[in-house]
Amino acid sequence: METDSATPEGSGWSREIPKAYDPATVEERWAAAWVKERLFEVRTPTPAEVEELRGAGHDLFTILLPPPNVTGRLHMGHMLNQTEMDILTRWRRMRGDIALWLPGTDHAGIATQMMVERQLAAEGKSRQQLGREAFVERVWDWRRHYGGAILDQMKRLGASVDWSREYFTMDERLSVAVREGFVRLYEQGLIYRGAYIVNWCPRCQTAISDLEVTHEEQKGKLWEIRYPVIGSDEFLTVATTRPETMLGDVAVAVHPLDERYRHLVGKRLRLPLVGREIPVIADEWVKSEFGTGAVKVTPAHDANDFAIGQRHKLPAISVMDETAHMNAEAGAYAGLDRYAARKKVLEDLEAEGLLGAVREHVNAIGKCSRCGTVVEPRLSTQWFIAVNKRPEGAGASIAELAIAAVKADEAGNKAIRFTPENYEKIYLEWMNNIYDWCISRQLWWGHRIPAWHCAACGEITVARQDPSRCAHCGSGEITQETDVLDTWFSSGLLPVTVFGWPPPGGGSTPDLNAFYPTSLLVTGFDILFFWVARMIMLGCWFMQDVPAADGSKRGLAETVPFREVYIHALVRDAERQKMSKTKGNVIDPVEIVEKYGTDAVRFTLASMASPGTDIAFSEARTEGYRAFANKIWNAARFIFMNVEKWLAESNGHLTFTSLDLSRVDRRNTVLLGFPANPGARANGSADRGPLEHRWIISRLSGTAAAVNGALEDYRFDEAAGLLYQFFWGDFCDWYLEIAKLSLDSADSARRARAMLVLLAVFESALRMLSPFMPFLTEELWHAYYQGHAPAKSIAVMPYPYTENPAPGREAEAEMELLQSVITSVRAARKDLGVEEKASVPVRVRVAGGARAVVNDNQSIVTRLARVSRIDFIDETPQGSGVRSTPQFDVQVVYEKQIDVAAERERLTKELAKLEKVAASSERQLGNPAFLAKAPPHIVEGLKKQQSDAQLLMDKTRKALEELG
RNA sequence: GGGCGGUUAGCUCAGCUGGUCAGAGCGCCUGCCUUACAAGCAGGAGGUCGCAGGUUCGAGCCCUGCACUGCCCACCA
Repeated sequence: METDSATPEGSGWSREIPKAYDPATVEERWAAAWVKERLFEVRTPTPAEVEELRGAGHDLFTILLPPPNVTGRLHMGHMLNQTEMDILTRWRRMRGDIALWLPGTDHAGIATQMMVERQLAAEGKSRQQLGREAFVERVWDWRRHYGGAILDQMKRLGASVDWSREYFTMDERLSVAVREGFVRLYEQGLIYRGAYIVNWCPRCQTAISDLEVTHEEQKGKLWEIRYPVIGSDEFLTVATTRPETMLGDVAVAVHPLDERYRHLVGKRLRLPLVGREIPVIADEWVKSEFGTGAVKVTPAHDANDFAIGQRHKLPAISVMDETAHMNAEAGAYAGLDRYAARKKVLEDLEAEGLLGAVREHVNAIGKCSRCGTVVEPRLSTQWFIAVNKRPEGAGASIAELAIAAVKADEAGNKAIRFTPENYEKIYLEWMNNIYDWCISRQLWWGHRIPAWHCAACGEITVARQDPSRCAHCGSGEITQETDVLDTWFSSGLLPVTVFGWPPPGGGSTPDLNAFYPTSLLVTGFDILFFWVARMIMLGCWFMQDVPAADGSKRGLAETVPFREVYIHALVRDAERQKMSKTKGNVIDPVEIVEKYGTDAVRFTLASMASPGTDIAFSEARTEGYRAFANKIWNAARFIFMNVEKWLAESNGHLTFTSLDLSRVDRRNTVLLGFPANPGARANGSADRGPLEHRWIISRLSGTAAAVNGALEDYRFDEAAGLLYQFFWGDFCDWYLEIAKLSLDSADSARRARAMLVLLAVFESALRMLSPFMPFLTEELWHAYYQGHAPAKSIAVMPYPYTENPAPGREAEAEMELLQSVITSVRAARKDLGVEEKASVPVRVRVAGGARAVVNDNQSIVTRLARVSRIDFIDETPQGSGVRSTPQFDVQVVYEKQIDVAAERERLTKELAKLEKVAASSERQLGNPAFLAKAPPHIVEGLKKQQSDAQLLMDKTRKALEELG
């Protein structure tokens, strides 16, 4: 491409751009620039400013990034999540909202601790050797060095987040807030400590919540063990899947109505191998039909047994330690691993002849979701949140609030709306059956529980400031609780803590006033309960006491952490397999991005993000969207080339770069700085201008309306499809090709007009595509304005939008007719085997207004279908090379032998299709019930379809006859 | 055990409140290096919408059952 000298001063249209789009350099440059320019940082608006914003029809759009683990590496799920959030945030920002996207990372207690422990292990060390303090310091070191790499990846992917507000869940500020949250709940009597049976991971050596246990069906065995009845020859046979726990048995339970065992209730048994005497008890929980109908009761090692134990006031005997090895209570088995103990117990029972039948048995076994170790139910002292307890004076429990926040009230209003809606049900189902939340973890990395145990009186002191004495007896012999909090406790508080909760000195904070509740949460269903539910519980609970911006008490709808929740799909591999490291099928987004470009990957994810189904990520799709990016790039090249040419010839200049953004009406931003109909003649005549111009502007505004609508509904796939179709299908395939006629024309006014429309539509299309393909559009947008851009970035330009979309229905209908004529001619040429390059005369039979349309736009047909001459005729053309539609017949005149057989086959198929259509419409039209009940427009439509089919069938039959 | 999804062209998926919706991309076939783009252009082939009933004037779309498949929840040892 020629450059420089010939170009008028300051036009800057000379940018030389390569033939193929190369994402790498472009992306890196802009990613860095956006961060450097602090483009997406948001200053907290004052209440007055918020008022003004809303008055102008805009709003705040606040969205919290689900904080990735500090240890995290970006995976496809993140990328999908971030793409969706970025599209929405960029879109809202361009629409004129204050759009704040807040990033941060989660300390992720157990995950991070594991990571560092593994590293230590590689050095032959353990955390125990280091000691708590040194270990925690080591984790901090680790985080300083490697933590947050995932956020750097986000930067590279151009996520439009406010980096100035980045947080880490163990930041000083957030730690204070977490502590405040804990203390308040404790003071309200909603946190308690006690010995209960919890899920224990023997590898992680900590309690984990129910949610952190994954159940897996596994083939196991059901062993029957015979317990001798004391003072009788009888045996009571129990069935168990876990024989080793029998060492901790304290009873055997049967159903009170079970005739088989009624006589044994109250009797005592001799516990084999141990010798302990244990009672036979009756409990309705026992299912007589399962196993032998008698169940051994081991309160310290099974949740059900624990409950039975409580009911019957039985002792609980732990026979294992925290590593799932047998302890001293297990006597001879002490020191054995649980599975070794099982083996030995079975052998010994066998030897004593106490082992009964052994059956195959499938049961669901709980595993630690973190490390896969089989979870051991374990009796231990933990901290819990009483989610169902209603403190004195409070109107509701935490769970009740969290239910009310999602459930529709009598008027049908919901404080939080889920998309897709069915997650509401899943959420409510869970919340309605929720148990107390175990929040203590026996880890070192995390928020240490702010409780101190007194050695003197044994009481607990919970305090905001580290106490020096026991609050109960004044003793100085106090030590802090060693447990830390479940990582979800702190992340559950994020929607309030990131905005400065707790407000110093009561009241509220400017950030809470402006940004709370946030607008939307975008996340996967895998953390629906872990995180989403916890945020709702804690947000609703704590924000009850924070006044609204105007000082009034918050209603439920103002206490929720977000107004909407959009749950997206999971990204799977091309074979729909869940991606996992162990399977080795993880698709690394960074690799894919390097290969195809960020924009192409974003577009792929957006276009595949349809609600309800998981995404089977397909590289083939990405390849297609890389081609799309290249298409846009080359359309730009074409336009730039022509602008340059035009400028050089006309020595003119483009004035639209003087666009004054402060005066732009964001409710009508489809064409920025261009006349509403740039296709019209400048002389003020009534002529609306050439069809193609009117058409493409209509398509543009129609697409803009549809894209905005799709985004309102989180239909990223639809929006992406619309944009793709518009840019490639309408703009490139048709409009650009037609515009070439004008651009090649000697008529400079005609050229100028085409140039104007081309530029206007292209610029709008870039803005419309920008949230989806931020890099490519940014690059081209700057190239477009060449130093005279009205803003620093396309990202702050108005999004194509109009409050009153007025599609040019007429122009679209006319254009569709032309397209149909052109396509028919092309197809007929193919039938005849006309060489690509040859121009051929065509005969067209078309009546009425349609004839005028074709006549007025002859040049378009001749150019796009390579036609040398158009003759209008009044009769249906006979002979070969004919194509017919209900509106017209067209014949390509060309004397070449046609492939009679192929033509006959085509026509026969065509006829069969038509006959099917005709038959079905005839059947319906012949049905009086249909005519009576179907709405008129359906009947009319069918009649037209019927007569069209009839018409074409006649023609096709005739054509077949001619073929002989 | 309970609940929720999915089953539409060879592949990956759209198809919004039942009627102009049987569609897209990739792949495949044919012809073109037409001066924006071969990561392209043009023209095609390809589906009894998982199966069986039902509701309706009319059913991928609603109902029932079944089959296959994926997922979530769950204290039957």
